[in-house]
Formats: sequence, C-alpha cells, structure tokens
Amino acid sequence: MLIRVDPSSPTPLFAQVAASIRSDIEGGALQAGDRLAAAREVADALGVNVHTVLRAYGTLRDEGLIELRRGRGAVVTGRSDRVDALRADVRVLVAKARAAGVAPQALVTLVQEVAHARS
Amino acid sequence: MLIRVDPSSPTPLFAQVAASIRSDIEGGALQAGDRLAAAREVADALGVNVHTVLRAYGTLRDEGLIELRRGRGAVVTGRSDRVDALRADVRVLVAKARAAGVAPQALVTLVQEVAHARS
DNA sequence: ACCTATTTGTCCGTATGTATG
DNA sequence: CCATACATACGGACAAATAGG
Repeated sequence: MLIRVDPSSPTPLFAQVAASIRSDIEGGALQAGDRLAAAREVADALGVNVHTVLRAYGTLRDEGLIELRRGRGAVVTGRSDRVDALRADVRVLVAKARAAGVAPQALVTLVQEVAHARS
Repeated sequence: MLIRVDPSSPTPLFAQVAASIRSDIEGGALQAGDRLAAAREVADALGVNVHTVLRAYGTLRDEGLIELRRGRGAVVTGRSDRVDALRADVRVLVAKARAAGVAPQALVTLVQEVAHARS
C-alpha cells in the first residue's frame, strides 16, 4: 500500500489519500478482507496528521469501499458488503425523495434514465 | 433558531446540533432561503467548538437540507435545490452499483421495491 | 473474569487558506 | 481592500470498542 501526497496540490490532502487507496482497491492491489494500515501509521509515514488520514478513511467508508471499527481498523469490503451498503443507500435515497416531494414513481424513472444513459 | 445540547448524552454533540436544526427545517421553523447563524456564533452560544457546529452543518449539507458557501454562510435549500441534489445522488448511486457489480436493471428493480414498500 | 494494547471516534484549540460580499 | 465565514490541516486529549494474553 504505497501512498503519495503532494502538499502543493490544490486537491485536499485527505482527498489525495482517499483517491490513492481507492485506486488500489479498484485496481485490485487491495482485495476484500485486506486490512489497511492504522491511520496513525499512515499519517506518520506521509508526514500528515492522523485526522487527515481518518477523514480519508471515513470518505472511503461512506463510499462503501471499506469498513471501519474501533480496535480493529479498516478492512476492505467484499461484494456482499457493498450490495448491503447499496440497499441502505437506496433506502436513504427514497427517504430523501419523499422529503423533497418527489413521487416514488418519479424517482424510479429518474434512476432508470441515469442507469441506462450511455456516456 | 433555538438549539440545545446535552454533553452527557451518548449521541455525539455534532449529531445533536444537526438533529435540532434538521427538525427546525422539517417542521417549518426554518424555511427555504433562511440563513443559519454563523458556525462560530452557534458554537459560542452553545459552549462547544466551531468544528462541532461545522460538522453538523456538513452533515445537513450532505443530506441536501442546506447549502454552505464560504463568506456567505449556511442557507436552507428550496425544493428545486433538493431535486438537483437528488439527481446528483442518483448518479452516485448508479456509479456505486456498477462498482459493486450490480446491473443497472437490478438497481432499478431494487429502487422500485424499496420505493413502493409500505411500512 | 481481568487487564492491556490497539485503533477508531469525538472534541477541543489554533492557524491558515479561500471564496463571498 | 476589507470583513465575513466556511474549508482544510495541524496538534493534543480522552472515550469507546476490539482483540489478545
């Protein structure tokens, strides 16, 4: 797990760290079940603050790519975990749609359009 | 905008602040276009740190309830803003589904099930 | 059952950057 | 140019969950 960071870049440090790990996961260098280095270790190695790394980890957790637990660390999620996370996201989305006054059917149509749109 | 906080509660302070403002928005006490107090002011009034309030604001922004802009502050979103946010969320969801190996059609079906499920 | 080390989670304080008005 | 207010980052402290002896 090799992470590099450029302090002079306009992209925030936490985003750079997150992007680096994300690409390792999507590229297969990190696989399901693999454990990331402890935030403090990464921070020391990079010369950045622990909070910066923890924020990067939190971002990846929100994306469903890793799981975080106290005492255990950060572990790369597997396919079933991500499907579970997807289900949870869908529930949140439906709730948001309702709060925004968007009818369920309209939301389904919207998802359909975006899902089948070819870029 | 009256916010109260209980430091002895197990729920994190930032979550308490977010919940209080969220309920003000959903209850109509805060309406579209209304400006929230500056994070620093709220922090001083509550006796908590600015970061705590800013994290609460960030949470509400992620939920699409408010917009945050430097120099301008936090403003309650209107219906069209929330529909826009919904569209963005859908795009993220579709990307996540693809990353998780879930076919577009399967995602649509999943949304359909959740959207029409009656609790 | 107990204790200890590990590791994330929250909170505080401070400083600096950056977009807005 | 200047004041406002969020955004990021640093540093330190303590709490809470986990794992292992």
